[in-house]
Amino acid sequence: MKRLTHPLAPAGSGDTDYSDPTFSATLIAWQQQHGRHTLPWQNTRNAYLVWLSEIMLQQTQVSAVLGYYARFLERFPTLQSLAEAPVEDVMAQWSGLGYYTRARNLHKCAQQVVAQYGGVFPSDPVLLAELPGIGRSTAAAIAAFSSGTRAAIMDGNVKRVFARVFGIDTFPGEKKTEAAMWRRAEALLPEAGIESYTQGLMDMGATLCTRSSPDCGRCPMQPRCVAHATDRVKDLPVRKPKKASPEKHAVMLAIVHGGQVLLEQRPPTGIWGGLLSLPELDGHTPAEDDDIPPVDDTLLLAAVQPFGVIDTHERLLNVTHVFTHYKLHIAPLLVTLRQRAAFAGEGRYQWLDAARVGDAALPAPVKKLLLDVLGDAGDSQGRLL
DNA sequence: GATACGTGGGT
DNA sequence: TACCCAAGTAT
Repeated sequence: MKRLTHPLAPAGSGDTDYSDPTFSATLIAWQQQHGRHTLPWQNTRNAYLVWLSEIMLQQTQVSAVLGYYARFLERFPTLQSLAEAPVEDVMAQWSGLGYYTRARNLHKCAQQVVAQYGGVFPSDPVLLAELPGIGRSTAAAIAAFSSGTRAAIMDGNVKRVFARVFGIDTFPGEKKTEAAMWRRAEALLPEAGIESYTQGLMDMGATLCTRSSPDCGRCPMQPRCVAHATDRVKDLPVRKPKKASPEKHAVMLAIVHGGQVLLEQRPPTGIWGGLLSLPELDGHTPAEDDDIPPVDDTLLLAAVQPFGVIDTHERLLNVTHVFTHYKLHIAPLLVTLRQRAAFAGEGRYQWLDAARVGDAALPAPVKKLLLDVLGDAGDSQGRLL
């Protein structure tokens, strides 16, 4: 029987010796020859640039980040400029990227680094992980790339690569499995070359060991890959157990007047937290199916009354937005006012110029909806402008 | 441990 | 089409 624990490993804890210097050596050599070296956030040890990229890349693919990263740095070139900016500006730059808590935490984190560390990110991953929006894995990535600190990351790439190379056939989201993966990740860290190693894990996962149709023929780990040897590449990592996702409905009011549209700031927590959006008509219970019934005139009148006197109102085509965890059916209602109520734009409501919709801190489907409606109306008939 | 949190792309 | 999921973190 093969010995599973190292003779010198601490007894009683069930520790398994996962160390294997050939793993990191293989990976580093591959990364240096075949990995990515020209991404916008590479070839720098500027912690601000590294940190920003790591936050944007959380649960987000490189291709989706590239444009945002460039625009964000144009607007906030330094940590100080970000820390001093109004959070609204940060949200506007983030609009469309998703997971908006990241943007709020990004702003908070910038201010905290300025206040606590004089504007210099710590190099210790433990300290980094105490900052808002930075967890254990992101802390390790920032530390590795910005200061060469030896620390282990654990992202989707690592989980996929590990699951296949080591034939881990339990769900990585499971506590026990994930803990074992962390132990493995720590044990496999190289003595030197942490940057190439860390980047190599990400590059392998993103360019070779992809979810579907991985390129095993070019993989440096193929000779040691358990999944490949046992023909289970397609089955690993074990899929997340799926559960039914609910469907929700919302009637959104696009109230327009004088070339402007009325927006409401959403609460800081919950879906689209802190973003601007269209006011919603509540008390409007949808039917069992996806149908959203005709809007009750009394309800509409009461909702719009604080903002002015209705000229026309018109139901627009429904929009369905699919989230990871539920489906949202949006019934947009275009309301034009013939007279706007005296309204200073205080509180959570504000009027926004139609021309500025594209740059506002709006959820992606709401921005698209508004651009479609205002654009069409403005261009062809000008009735909203 | 389970759940909430976006969006876009792949199959 | 419907489903999966990608450089995770916070609660």
